[in-house]
Amino acid sequence: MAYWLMKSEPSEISIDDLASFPDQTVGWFGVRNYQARNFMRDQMQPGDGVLFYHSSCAEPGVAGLAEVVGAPYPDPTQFEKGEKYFDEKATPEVPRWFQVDVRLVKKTRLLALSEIRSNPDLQEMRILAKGNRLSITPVSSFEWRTIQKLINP
DNA sequence: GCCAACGTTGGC
DNA sequence: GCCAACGTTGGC
Repeated sequence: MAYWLMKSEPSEISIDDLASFPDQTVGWFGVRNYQARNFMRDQMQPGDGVLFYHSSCAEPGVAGLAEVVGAPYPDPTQFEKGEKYFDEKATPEVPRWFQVDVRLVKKTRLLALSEIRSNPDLQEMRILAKGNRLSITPVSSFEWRTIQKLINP
């Protein structure tokens, strides 16, 4: 059982969008960074905990809890010619990009980035590291438990 | 809109 | 394999 923080721009997919999807599940398409891809392809397991994080918005922070469901599979958007996420070097036989499905567990209060930054127990989070841009980062079980206490009434 | 930081690309 | 140029991320 591992834990992850996954960034999504709410202008693309917000926590409320996720809540409205069938099975409250979304395929995590569009990742085009090898390190983030490797986390999904090689390390994620069904049942892993996910912090759903809103980035590039007015109030960045953790907006809800989710979980990994199912096994990784090729990101279909890499084959969509002319579309944003098309990759001409990817083929169905040799796909380059992978995704997992992520299901909402519950929407929470917003745990703002500023609150994460000011919490002594969360200083080691990758999200706070200078220059960090990875859209998927591991979260320690201690950090996960700390955050549960902060967001659960 | 700014800009620091980082990843990728491509010429050599 | 090096590295300059370029594009992207994401908080502010």
